[in-house]
Amino acid sequence: MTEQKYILENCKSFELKDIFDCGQCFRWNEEEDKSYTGVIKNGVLNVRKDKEKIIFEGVLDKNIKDVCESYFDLETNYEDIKEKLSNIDEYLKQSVEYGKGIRILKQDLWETIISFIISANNNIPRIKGIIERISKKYGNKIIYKDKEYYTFPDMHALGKASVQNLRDLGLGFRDKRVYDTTKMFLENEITLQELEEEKDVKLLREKLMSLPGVGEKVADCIMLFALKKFSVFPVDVWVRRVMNELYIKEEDETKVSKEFLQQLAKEKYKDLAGLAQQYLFYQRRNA
DNA sequence: ACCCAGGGTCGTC
DNA sequence: GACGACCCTGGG
Repeated sequence: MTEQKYILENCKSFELKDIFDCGQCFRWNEEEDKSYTGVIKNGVLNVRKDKEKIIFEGVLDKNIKDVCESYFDLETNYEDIKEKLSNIDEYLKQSVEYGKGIRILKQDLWETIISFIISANNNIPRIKGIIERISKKYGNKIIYKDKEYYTFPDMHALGKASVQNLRDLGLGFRDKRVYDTTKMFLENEITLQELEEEKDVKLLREKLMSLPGVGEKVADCIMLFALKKFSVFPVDVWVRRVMNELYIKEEDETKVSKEFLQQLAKEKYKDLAGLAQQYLFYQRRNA
């Protein structure tokens, strides 16, 4: 664990607030100086902007430049993506403008699976609290600038938690789902590697949905936020709301089926549906 | 005080 | 394929 620094210049489409506050991640918090600090993998990272420079600092067990390039999806040209999406229609153009600094993070697969199982019928402040308590109890402590941080526990560490332990941390009815999913990985009924390597989105989705607590929506979020599958279109209450308001105008939005929304998204947004979803979600939820 | 909704999933009919 | 139950908490 060494303290490292990496400075990125001339990076377009990179706004801290947009990236960390658009609902894709749960472990980043804003500091008083407007920078953000988060725990990723086995380290702590702080990110700040100084004019056009983006400054990454932290303690990591791997090279900070490599970590950032992967985690912040720096190889992807978001200017191109935003251009394409903006040309689809005026609504999306506005959403893209609102969330112009968004990047889809490539987050740790294990942590993303558990985090989104916890997200089911839950709200973001509570989700963050639960993940924080899980990390504090079962993760490893890291000190960075005199503050304590806790890594998200790997499956072996989390496997030490009983259903009751999880209930005590406030997971509610999601306790058994997290417990059973962890058990499936520990017993090698499914492996992270086979999920990472599965190229076929449909098959990947099926494999993810074999996990307790992973339905369609959670599977899509995992694929989008950990496996860079930009074509999937997670349908939650917010996306259903905004899609209905923009294109369908049904009186009762809950009557609009998920299949219909996904078909519509596929027609309109094609292989960039996941990104479109994120811009729409972010604007509708915040504005 | 009371009610409602929240990045849904699951079991049952 | 539709429908209700489900832990818990912040905000109206």
